[in-house]
Amino acid sequence: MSEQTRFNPLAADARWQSVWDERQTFKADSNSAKPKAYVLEMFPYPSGRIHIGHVRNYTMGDVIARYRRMQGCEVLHPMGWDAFGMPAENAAMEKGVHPGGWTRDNIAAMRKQLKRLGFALDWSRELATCDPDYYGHEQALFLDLYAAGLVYRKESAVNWDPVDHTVLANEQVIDGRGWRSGALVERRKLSQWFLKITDFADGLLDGLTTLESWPDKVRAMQENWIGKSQGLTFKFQIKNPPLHFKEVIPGAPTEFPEPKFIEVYSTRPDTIFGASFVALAADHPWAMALGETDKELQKFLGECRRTGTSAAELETQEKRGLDTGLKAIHPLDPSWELPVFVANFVLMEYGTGAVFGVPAHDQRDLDFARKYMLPVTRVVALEGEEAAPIHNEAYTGPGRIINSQFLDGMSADEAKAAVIARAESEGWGTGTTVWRLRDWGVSRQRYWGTPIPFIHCDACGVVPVPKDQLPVILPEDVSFDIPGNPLARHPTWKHVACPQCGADAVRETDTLDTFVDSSWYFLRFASQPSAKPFDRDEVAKWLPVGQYIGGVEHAILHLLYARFWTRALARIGKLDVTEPFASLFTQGMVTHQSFWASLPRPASEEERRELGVDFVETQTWVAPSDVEMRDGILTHIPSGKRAHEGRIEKMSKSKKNVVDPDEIVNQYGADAVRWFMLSDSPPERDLPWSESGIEGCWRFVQRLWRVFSAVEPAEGEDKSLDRKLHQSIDLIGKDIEALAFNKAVAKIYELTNAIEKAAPSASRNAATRALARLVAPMVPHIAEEAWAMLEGDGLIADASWPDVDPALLVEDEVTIAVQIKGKLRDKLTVAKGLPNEELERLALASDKVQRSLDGAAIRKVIVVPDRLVNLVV
RNA sequence: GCGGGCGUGGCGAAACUGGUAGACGCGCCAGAUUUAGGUUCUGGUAUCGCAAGAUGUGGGGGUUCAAGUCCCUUCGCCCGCACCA
Repeated sequence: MSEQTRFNPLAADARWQSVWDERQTFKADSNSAKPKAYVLEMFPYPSGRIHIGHVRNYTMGDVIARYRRMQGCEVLHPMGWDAFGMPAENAAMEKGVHPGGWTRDNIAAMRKQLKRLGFALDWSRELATCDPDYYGHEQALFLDLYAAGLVYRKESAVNWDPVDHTVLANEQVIDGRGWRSGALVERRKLSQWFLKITDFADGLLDGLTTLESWPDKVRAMQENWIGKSQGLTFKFQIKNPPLHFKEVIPGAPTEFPEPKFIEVYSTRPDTIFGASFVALAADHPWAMALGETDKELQKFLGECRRTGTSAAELETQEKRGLDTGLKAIHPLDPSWELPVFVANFVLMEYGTGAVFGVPAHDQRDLDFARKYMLPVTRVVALEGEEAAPIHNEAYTGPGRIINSQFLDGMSADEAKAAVIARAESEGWGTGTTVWRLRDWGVSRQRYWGTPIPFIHCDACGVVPVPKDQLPVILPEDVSFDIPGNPLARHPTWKHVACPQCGADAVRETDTLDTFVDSSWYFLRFASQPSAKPFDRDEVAKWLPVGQYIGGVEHAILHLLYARFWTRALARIGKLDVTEPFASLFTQGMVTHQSFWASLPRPASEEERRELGVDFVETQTWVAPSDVEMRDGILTHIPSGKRAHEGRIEKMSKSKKNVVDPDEIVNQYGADAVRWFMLSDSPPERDLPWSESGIEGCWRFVQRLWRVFSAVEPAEGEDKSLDRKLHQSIDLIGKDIEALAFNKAVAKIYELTNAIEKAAPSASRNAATRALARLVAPMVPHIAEEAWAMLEGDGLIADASWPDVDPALLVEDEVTIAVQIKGKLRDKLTVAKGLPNEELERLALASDKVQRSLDGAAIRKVIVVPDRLVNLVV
């Protein structure tokens, strides 16, 4: 191949990227009269380098964005940075750099990487959440929500690391110790800021049903997270209440519940006559109060608190309890007394922190009852099974109520309603809806986040920062040499005058959870006035986002919080939409084969002493690029040792199976990399990276170039190629709409094959020009290059998607299958639209058919026009 | 345990409302061309069989003229959640 017929991606990529840049080709115009399309991928955290997963994510979004442009839409396809967060502070502590400088350097590096991939992004709207221009508006929105009563402060228990002087997220507590300091984590009560997401629980749940273009999985996950359940909350009167709770817990009366009743919640009030005990959580106020005077109970409570809550532990943990000696009176039968236990399987965080146990119909209750010899009474049964004993499995199925006085004979639903009605009329309980969803605690005792715009005044209490004093800017002069929140110990920053009384006051030193930053960025992308967070009317032009793409790891938190903010802002009149993302797509990971080898490492002191060796062989992950086949043996090149295949899994540094986007772009060009990201695997599934795969993509890009270069003046029509072209245009468009990029890619291969095989003709030249436009969303650089060479008008980025001629979608010949009793015997190519009788006649005329029939009588003939003839013998 | 998904060649995968299983790509095999090469081109590539043909979509059963697709049953894998009352 001569140099001239070679496509040089490195030169072409840079050339077209700068043309797009200079002409601001992808700048979105809010005032355009064209139909609008908002295409968004989840913005990245600026960790330092673009990951291959980002490349896949943004390539998919880019295909959609470019395709929508070609269809004549005004496209908003922006990019920004989710720039606040812990890694920046960790870098500050480890490397002594400032979080802001570190973050901004990372943004610059990653922006450069993204630009090399040629994404059709409107960089004029770029934003970073760590910019006061962004977080200042966030503070204003937070104050608006506060004014609307959707923000409040509450004492709340947190994980406190006493060495690092900071609050830890649950994920950062490992075996009860801080992940960084290793110190035993304490439970501390701190006054924290909360957002009233529970106010929106119903809307967030109902709204899911309108999100038809969201994956079922994500909708199901959100539904579970919101966790709506309906049941009965009611009070058990306690026959023998402890006499002097007030004395037991000093100062208790204000928050202590009524000292004669224990409140429980149940979703199965229909089984109330099957109750055989009441159980309290270890953190229940009654349990704690009783523990003050009861040594044995206190010991038990301590044990409960110490056991972990991880899935594995819970699974294996035995149901245990301790009888408090209290007696609860059954609300429907005053003569019936139930023992009150403290039990390790009851959670204080859910419902009322107390339950009644119905062993016959709940597995946990049954396990518990067997252990403590409590009665097991069946109250639900299928017809004929009323007397069937309960052994070691609780019955949770359907049936009629039995052994339950006035409920007998009712269905479960009828009985539930009857019990709730009775409780409400007699005043001992109410029908209640309970949510798993909690209000969202947004306080973080961190520096690198949005300052919460409030001031604490001794006289006036908690006072919002007046809006004209926003943004509350993070001070730059902070140090990380000692643990804790630098804002809290900054010499001057937090000292301000109270906006109300002018007295000395202090700023709130907590910052907002970074999930707040990502809960409204899509609004700011759509509209960026300087005086306010966004303009309602301009946002209305773009929202909801037409296609949102990101990782499934955000299925709950980010997507739920963004939905909540949208609803909250709509409620206070700032927005017209209630659901921010009309269509959601969650893409799979990029995986790669991992390899390991047994390599020597220096022995530890102990090993040296005990084993007397200087080196120890250990299984070590090695880079795939360091592994090759030598004489049929997988070999680790640097050591010459035998290498072994590990799993194909998510790329990670520790497994040494990462590929760096920059390197592969250098080697193969942006188009080949983009093509790889779209080929083969369906986008929702994992995509295995492979060297031969990317090489194949590189070869295809070169092959495209040869096809484009082969255009020379030619005459004549090629009907079958015309047809192939128009069918391809139609199908490729549909595949892109459905995000079935792997299928679109396959169809482009087919069309390319057809063009290559065809003889020169006007049709072939037309198909080649159309091919350039069909591949333009996926491999835009070579498409521009081809467009220029083929003398297309302007940029291909501005060209329109080829029109489909419906007349050419129809074949005039079809291949029909001839079956005998459903088994394929022959294929016939015939004119389209032949009548059934003619097809039947042709089928019977086939030699192969006659041979197979071997004289057998035909009982029935089934003809599917233009498809098949099935002869039934 | 609950929820979501998946099981098709050596590999990634296609297959619209049941209607020709394996499109397309990777890999592999053979041939041609060229250069020292990973280049390019042509043909082949589910399994068994020389062939005619038979078999084949995790296993078993069913509905149907016809099943990867629908129903029942069973096995395996992946992801998420979870003592949620």
